[in-house]
Amino acid sequence: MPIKKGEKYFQILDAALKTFALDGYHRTQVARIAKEAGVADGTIYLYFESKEDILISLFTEKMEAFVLELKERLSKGKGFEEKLRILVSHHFGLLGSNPAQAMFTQIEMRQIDPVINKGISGPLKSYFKVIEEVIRLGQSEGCVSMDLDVRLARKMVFGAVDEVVTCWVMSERKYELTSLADPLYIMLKAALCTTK
Amino acid sequence: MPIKKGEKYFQILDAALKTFALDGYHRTQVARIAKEAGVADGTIYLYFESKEDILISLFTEKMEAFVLELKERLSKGKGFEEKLRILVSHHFGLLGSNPAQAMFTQIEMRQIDPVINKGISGPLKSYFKVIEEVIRLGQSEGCVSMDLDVRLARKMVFGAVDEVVTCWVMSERKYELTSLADPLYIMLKAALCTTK
DNA sequence: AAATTTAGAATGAATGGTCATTCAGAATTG
DNA sequence: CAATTCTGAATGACCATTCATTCTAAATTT
Repeated sequence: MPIKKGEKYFQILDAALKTFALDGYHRTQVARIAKEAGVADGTIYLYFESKEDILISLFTEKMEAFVLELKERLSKGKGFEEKLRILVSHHFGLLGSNPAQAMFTQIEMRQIDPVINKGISGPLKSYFKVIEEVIRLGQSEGCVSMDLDVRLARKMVFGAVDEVVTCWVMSERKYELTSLADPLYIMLKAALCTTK
Repeated sequence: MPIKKGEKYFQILDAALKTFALDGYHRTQVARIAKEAGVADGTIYLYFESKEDILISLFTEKMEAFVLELKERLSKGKGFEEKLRILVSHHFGLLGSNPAQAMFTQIEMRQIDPVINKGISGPLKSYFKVIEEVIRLGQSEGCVSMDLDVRLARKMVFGAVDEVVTCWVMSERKYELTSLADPLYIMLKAALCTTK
C-alpha cells in the first residue's frame, strides 16, 4: 500500500516532472526518476503503485493546485468579463512560467491509455466545471445568450486555450505566452457575448 | 528501403488503423497488425521502417486526403462565412463518420515523441494553412478585423474544433458530432467577425 | 546511559516477460 | 533460373517490478 505523502513522495514527483518533460513518459525509465530524486529504484514502489501511478498522481497534484488557485483568483474578480479574462490569463500565466509543467500537461499527459484516462478525468472535470460556471454567470448577467450550449462553449474555451499553449510548447517557447492572453480573451468574449 | 506503395502497403495501413483505434499505439504489437493485415510479421518491414513509421505514414495519408477534400469543398463555397461553415462541418463530418480515424487522430496520434512529431508536422501544417487562408479571406472581405492575429485566430478555431471531437470520442460517441457543427460555427464566426 | 531489540524505511541487483526487429530460407514471379 | 517478394521462428535489447538484505532510529531493557 503506497504512502501518498511525505518528503520523498514530493521529491519523486518533482523528479518525475523533470524527467517526463525532458524525455517523455515512455522513454523515461523508473530508474532515472529514482536517480534524479536521489532515492533507490525500489523506494519508488513504497510511494507509488506503478510508473503509471506516478503519472496520474503528478497530474492530479498539479491540477488540484491549479484549480484551487484559479478559484481563489476568480473570487476576486467581479462580473463575467473580468472572470473570463482571469481564466485565460491564469492558465497562460501558470504554464507560461512553468515550462516543465506545460510540457508535461500538453504533451506527456496525452499518452493516453484507458487506465491513465480514468485516473485524470476527475481533476480535469473540476477545471471544466469552473469554466462552465463562469459562462453561466455570463448568462445570468444577460451578456451571454441563454440559448448557448454551455458545455459546447466550455469546449471551445478550453480547446482554444489549450491549443495556444500546445503551440507555444512546440515552438520551444520562442515567445511570451502571456502576451496572447489578452487577444485571445477578446476573441472568446466576442464568441460568447451577444451584446458587444 | 521500404516500399511506400502497393496493395499490401495500404492493407497494412488499414490494419494498423483498426488495431491502433482498438488497442492504442503502445499496446498493439506489430505481430497483431501483421495478422490483421493477413501478412507475415516480416513483411511489415518491407513496407515500413519501423512501428513508428507506420504511425507517421498512416497519419500523413489520412491528413493529406482530408486536406485535399477540404480544399475541394472550400472551392465550392463563396465568401468567408460560408467557407468557415464548410471548414467546421467537413471536420466534424469526416471524423464523425469514421470512428476509428477519429479515435486515432484524437487519441493515438498524441503519443508524441520528438521523432513522431517531426513526421507529422508537415501534413498538419498544410491544414493550418487552409484555416489561415479562410481567415485572411474574411479580412479581405472586411468582415474580420485586419488587426486580428491570424495565427492566434487559427489556433482558436483548430483548438475548438479539435476539443469538441476529442470530447465526442471520449464520450464513446454517444451523440451526433455533426449536430454541433452549426452552433460551433456560430460562436467562431462571432469570435472572428467585427461586424455582426 | 549503555546495550539490545524491533519495526519500518530504503536499497539495488536480479528477474522475467514483453515485443520490435532480423534473417535464412521458401515461395512466387517474369 | 534469377530476381523479387514473402515468411515466421528466433533473437536480443529493454526495463518495470520484485525482494532478500541492510540501514536507521526509536523503544525497551538491563
